[in-house]
Amino acid sequence: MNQVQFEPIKPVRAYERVVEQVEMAILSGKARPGEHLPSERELMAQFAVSRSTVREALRVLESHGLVQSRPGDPNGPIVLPISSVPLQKSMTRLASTQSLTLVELLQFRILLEGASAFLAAEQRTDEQLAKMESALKDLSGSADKTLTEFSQADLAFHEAMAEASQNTLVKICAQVVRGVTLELITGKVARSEAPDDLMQSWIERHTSVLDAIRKKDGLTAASLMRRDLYDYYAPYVTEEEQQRLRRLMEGAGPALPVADLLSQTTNG
Amino acid sequence: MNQVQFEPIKPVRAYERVVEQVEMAILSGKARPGEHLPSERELMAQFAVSRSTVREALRVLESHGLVQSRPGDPNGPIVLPISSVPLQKSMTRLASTQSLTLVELLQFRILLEGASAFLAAEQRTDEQLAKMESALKDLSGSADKTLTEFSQADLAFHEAMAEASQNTLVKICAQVVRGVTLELITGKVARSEAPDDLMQSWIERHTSVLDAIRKKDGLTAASLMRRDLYDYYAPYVTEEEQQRLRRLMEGAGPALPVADLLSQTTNG
DNA sequence: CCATATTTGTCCGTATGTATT
DNA sequence: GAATACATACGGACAAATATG
Repeated sequence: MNQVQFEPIKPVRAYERVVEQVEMAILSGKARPGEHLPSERELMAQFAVSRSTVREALRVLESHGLVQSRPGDPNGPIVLPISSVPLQKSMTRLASTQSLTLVELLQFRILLEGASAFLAAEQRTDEQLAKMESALKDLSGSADKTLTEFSQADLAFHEAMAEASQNTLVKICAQVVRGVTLELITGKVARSEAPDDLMQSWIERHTSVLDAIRKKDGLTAASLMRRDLYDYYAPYVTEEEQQRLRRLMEGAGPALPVADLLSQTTNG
Repeated sequence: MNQVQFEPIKPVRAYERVVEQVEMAILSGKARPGEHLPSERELMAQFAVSRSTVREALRVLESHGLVQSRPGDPNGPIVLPISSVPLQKSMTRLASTQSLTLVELLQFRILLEGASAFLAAEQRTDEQLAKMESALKDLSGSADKTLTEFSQADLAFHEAMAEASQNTLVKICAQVVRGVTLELITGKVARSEAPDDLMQSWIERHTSVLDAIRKKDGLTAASLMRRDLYDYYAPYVTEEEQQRLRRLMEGAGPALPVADLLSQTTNG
């Protein structure tokens, strides 16, 4: 019954094996960031392959953010510091195709930013707190400016918070999801309706979130952040979808009353 | 003070523009999965570039999991269904260079799978419940088999749960993080110590999670799932890191007592 | 500052094994 | 089985870019 299972042979191309070896060398630390790989001609000698093969391998490694080569550089391709950019790009690709519902996206964002606020409150350093306060100050200062400028300042605040969460994955994913949310929302709605009140209340809400973070009260910070996001984005989805969002908020942490704010957002 | 900022010019190479256009076509849905791209010769005519350039572009697209080309295929490179594999590889690369700590990964996984359990309990259909029950049955059946087989069956259960959560992002990210944790753990530890008891308790715990999902009790399902993950993985991190994990569990939802289980895991 | 050598980016041609008709 | 079109891999070539003396 338990017969040996064989796997279908798929040809391993030459450039792939070059990629493997170089990637191994980089990830294992044998080739450190800042150092240089041998030139293409030298690589083609070492691997005993043609230059085209070496080049294909280098292009793949470059697209993975591992190396970078400049024309005419006698030093050869430089090894880059490990970055999260390729991860972001992968996720953006997924998000742009996977016919992601706005609700799914908002659910995910509420989840992430709630966790981000919680972790930031619990684990922040004083320096990180200072950065968040500075970002919030900038946000207040740009209340009378363009909506795009305001959005930019808002992003900075959220990023400072994510930074303080001290969790790379939460930080990266939240950043990506913020970007995608912004794209989807600005794509769907012109969003020029009387933003002054909204901006002001947005600032006040973020201020209270920051207060909770200052007091290292993670539960409150998370709840406030989740509620802010919900209130802000709820008008963009149907009432049934709003219910889905509220469910997650309850499940993601202790619920705060949202009914009082609901009335002002649902008739938008 | 606010001076115009310019960005440094970086030369855009020919193959990059080919990648851009093809990627655009795929992500926008103009080229659907299963369909074929023009052959290399035709591409080099359409883009008015050389063969090498086309090939470099195709290798990059292939490494991103977007297309696949076989030698001798007259149909040309095939457009692949969008997959989360490249995302997983990016994350694995990050994790393999210590820029992702195991704690961050576990925090993130506890967050995601907690939300997954909650959403599955709240929004599941009967059909999805059936699949989860089937997966749990398989898990019980493979308790006496290899650890890898057991792990495989466990993955199936988690995936069925994520599927029922009806949130694509949660599903994909959870899947990726599961894969990465598995790699990291199996890479670090031989993990052959008396697994029988652990497997049995693991099955019992998952059974109670599924019970909560059956009753549509999201809060309980989430708490149980988070606790199970914590108890299972806590031995792999230091006590200080365990504290970080516990913090998130409290912040991610109503806490259940974990002290009774802690004693058995910390002395492992 | 200039000249030279080296390297990369890109192109072209060719031989070989493969998949489809 | 044969013919055709294809991808893989190789090698050579030239212009632009870079670093060094």
